Amino acid sequence: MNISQAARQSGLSAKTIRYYEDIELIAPAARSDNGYRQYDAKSLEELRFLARARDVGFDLEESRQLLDLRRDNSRQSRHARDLVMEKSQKLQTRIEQLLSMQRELLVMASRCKGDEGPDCAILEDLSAGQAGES
Amino acid sequence: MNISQAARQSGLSAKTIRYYEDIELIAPAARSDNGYRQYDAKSLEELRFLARARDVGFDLEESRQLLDLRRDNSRQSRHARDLVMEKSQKLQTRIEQLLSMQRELLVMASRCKGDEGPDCAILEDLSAGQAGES
DNA sequence: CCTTGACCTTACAGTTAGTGGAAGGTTTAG
DNA sequence: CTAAACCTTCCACTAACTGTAAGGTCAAGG
Repeated sequence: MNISQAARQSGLSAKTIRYYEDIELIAPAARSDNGYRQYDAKSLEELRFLARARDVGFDLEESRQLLDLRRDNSRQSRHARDLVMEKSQKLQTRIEQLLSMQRELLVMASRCKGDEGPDCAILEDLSAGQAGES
Repeated sequence: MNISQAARQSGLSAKTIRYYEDIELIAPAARSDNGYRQYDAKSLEELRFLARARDVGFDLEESRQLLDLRRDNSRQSRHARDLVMEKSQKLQTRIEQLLSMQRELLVMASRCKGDEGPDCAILEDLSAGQAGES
């Protein structure tokens, strides 16, 4: 299977697959006589795994750890669970940050008339506001 | 006022202030005889404004637009309001994405025993999962 | 045989919003 | 005289790719 096939079947782009090979996240693909990269069922599985890990929020370093775990037959499922719970915590923190920003935006917007005139509570709030420690 | 003073009073780092000047987000600072950048109350206000805009989630391009509005005496407050509401929408979308990821993580974690053995529902879920369209 | 289009290859630049560090000039205190 | 604490510019690095250029390969159609 050529790279564009592998891309379609994994949900990654061909560019991304080459990039993952470049940074040694996956092993160098086999090559056919013309130099084209070849993918089999096994490598495709890893590509799908990575696509899915990225999808649920893991960054590349974390995805690498997860993939290492998947490859390791003497793994302990506890390690995978730890990675997932830690990520969930990070997401939680980030979500709370975003919610707090959004609340501030909505408060500002509610105080702004939003008409043709120059008086604007938003601009005032942004000027006056104490540096946030959010 | 020198740059580190301006940094302390605005909540930005000195590095960041120089960077903002570099990308022409703010006007080049006045210089004293020795070549040091000088900041007055007016420029400090703009720095604080930028710090606060970034704080509530605007990226640099959006912050630039907001700053332009603040500088424009014939502005219409409607424009500021539009920017804020649009940003709030974007945050909403992002928050929902993160929540959806987190839900998936928690489902996976709940299905994983998390013990010393290699059997792991998380690894299986990541392998099997259909490419998410979240 | 030739061309066209769809593949594939590598390599380099650009994106965001800065941060880190090097190499060197200035100012102030002791 | 020297050390600390400023300041300057410039270059490299981060994450996770994407875009583009220049060129090689392959299958179909005229």
